[in-house]
Amino acid sequence: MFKRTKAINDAMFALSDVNRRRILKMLRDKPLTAGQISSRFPLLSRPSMSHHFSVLKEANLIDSEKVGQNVIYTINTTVFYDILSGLLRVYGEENETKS
Amino acid sequence: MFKRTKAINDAMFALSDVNRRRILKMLRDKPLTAGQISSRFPLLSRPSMSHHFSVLKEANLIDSEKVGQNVIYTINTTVFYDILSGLLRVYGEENETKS
DNA sequence: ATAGTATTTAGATAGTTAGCTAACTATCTA
DNA sequence: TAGATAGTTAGCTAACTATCTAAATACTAT
Repeated sequence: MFKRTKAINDAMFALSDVNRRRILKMLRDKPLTAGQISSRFPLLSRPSMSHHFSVLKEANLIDSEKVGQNVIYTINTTVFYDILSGLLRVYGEENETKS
Repeated sequence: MFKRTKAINDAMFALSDVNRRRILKMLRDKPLTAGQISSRFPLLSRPSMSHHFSVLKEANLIDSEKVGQNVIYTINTTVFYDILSGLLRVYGEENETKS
């Protein structure tokens, strides 16, 4: 399996959950700590949130940095273009080129 | 869960598999029968292919029509725009509006 | 050092997904 | 009608996912 293929698989899968999309949307505006994000999901436990963070991180949709006792998450938009190009490979009119 | 949310979830999930993306890409150019598609996946059984077709159909990414003993699949691009708008809701700079 | 806060890891459970083989339905042809 | 072809459904296993509670880790503050 090509690395790019796995990247697209992982990103698409991560995006197939509405809570993970909500997390990304929050981070779109500014970085937030795990606790700040989790507090906006009162129906989910902290470990479940942590799991979602790890799915997003594995898919390279977010980055993390530990600052003191907090973990600050930031959105990583570089894979966004991989997703778009993956979509265009499927839906676009151009033939795929091995660029 | 909103219907649009489920549509995006389903479409993203369907797109998280490279074989399903390959199917869509084949259908991008012209409709194909289940058998024509399956013959290009020699490593997968016909029932497995049928399963992938049903995932794609449930996600409204393809349509099907039975013609004689064949089932002809066509790509359905209408949900493509839902996917794009879902991505933009996450990544775009605009705030979401309940349109 | 001790206690408290933030977050993740571990382990359990329930549900889902991908793949297989075998069996079935539907259609066509002779 | 009988046989062949196309495709799906049923039933199964193995692997994965989501969620929880409880425990562990890491850091801060007293």
